[in-house]
Amino acid sequence: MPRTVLDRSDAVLALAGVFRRRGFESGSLSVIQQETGIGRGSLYHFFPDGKADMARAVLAQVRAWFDEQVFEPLRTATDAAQAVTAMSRVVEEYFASRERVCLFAAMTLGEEQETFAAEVRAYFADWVDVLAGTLERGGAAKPKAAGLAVDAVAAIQGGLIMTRALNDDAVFSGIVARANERLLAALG
Amino acid sequence: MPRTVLDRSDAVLALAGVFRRRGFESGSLSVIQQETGIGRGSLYHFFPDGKADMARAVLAQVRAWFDEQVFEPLRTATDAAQAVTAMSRVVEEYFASRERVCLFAAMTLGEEQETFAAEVRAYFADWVDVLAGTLERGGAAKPKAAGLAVDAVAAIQGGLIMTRALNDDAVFSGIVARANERLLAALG
DNA sequence: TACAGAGTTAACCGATCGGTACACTCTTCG
DNA sequence: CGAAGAGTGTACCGATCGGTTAACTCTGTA
Repeated sequence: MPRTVLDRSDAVLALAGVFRRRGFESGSLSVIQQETGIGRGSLYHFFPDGKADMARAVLAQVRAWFDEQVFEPLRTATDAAQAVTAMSRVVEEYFASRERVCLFAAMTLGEEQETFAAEVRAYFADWVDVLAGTLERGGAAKPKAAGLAVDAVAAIQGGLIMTRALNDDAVFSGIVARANERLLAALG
Repeated sequence: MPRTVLDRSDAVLALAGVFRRRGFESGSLSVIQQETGIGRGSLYHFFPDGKADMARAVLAQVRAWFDEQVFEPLRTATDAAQAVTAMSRVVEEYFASRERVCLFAAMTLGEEQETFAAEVRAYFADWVDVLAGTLERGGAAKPKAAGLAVDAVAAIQGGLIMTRALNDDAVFSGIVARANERLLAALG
């Protein structure tokens, strides 16, 4: 039997898929092993502290992706309208190819809530802050920017719920498109 | 030891609390027994088909509450603006007193997703439909009403996620208030 | 007073849970 | 070559899972 050598990041990607499909609690070691082909030995080699370690690594990977693909472009944008629209496009593509599930949002439910409360709070707070900053630089009325940013992120998260509930990808697209319009309108 | 006689609806209420706090999967029979004081025997007396039966009953109870307190008032409203604002107030109170968790939204995640897909879809589709109908009767532009309604329900659901993530009740209040404003604006 | 049935208790079941132990196969590098 | 160590497979652990059973205590009714 050939030994398939993988590294930690391969495992993180595979774990993310399982957690998105089955949830963190019900993604048991057995189904992880079965769906990813990664044995218990490898799992505990990469994640010595077990499931909590796996969840932490997956969350960190998602966070890094958003830092790079969403937050940093917003931070460094010179054209706010273009940056906001780019965010909408990137976010829509991201969730469309990832089971329409936000792992950070999933972590606000259930027992593990407290375990990752700090990471979850930071993810959403940073997203809101960086978006509000872009809006302000784009000319949005200062006191309005924060509310607009919270509403936009909430629209995205609520959109994921609605699109899963109604099992219709177009629902998410519509919600994101209209949220984007509201942001652009505030940029005058 | 005195026998504490309860009926099914007492059990449903207690179960709803557990599922909101711990999630459906991790709300094990042992913790249900511990947190509600209802023994296994009673549980299986009221819900012969086990946990799935319990979840079904809890979902039905929530659905009935929304039918009565949210959907029906919207359906029979003569003043659309007042009805929409009443919905915002009632929904905000409901979730504030229920751990800021929507059980139907929680059911769009994890394994049990498919088990309750029909109920979940009906809940959200009916909410959107009845709200869109109220907006139309209130004078909202016909093609816009559906989008406005979807956006409002998504804002509420996303608001719950954000308020849990940021652990700040004011976040939910703000999101609901601004969503309400957008609906009122569409009624001209 | 007797008895049917709702509600309850606690011991118990096999299955599965997250986690551990350890032998094993490779690759790397002296 | 040969040791070190990264990566892997598998048997196994105690704990807990959802669910079952059967004996029990009440309440309502006639």
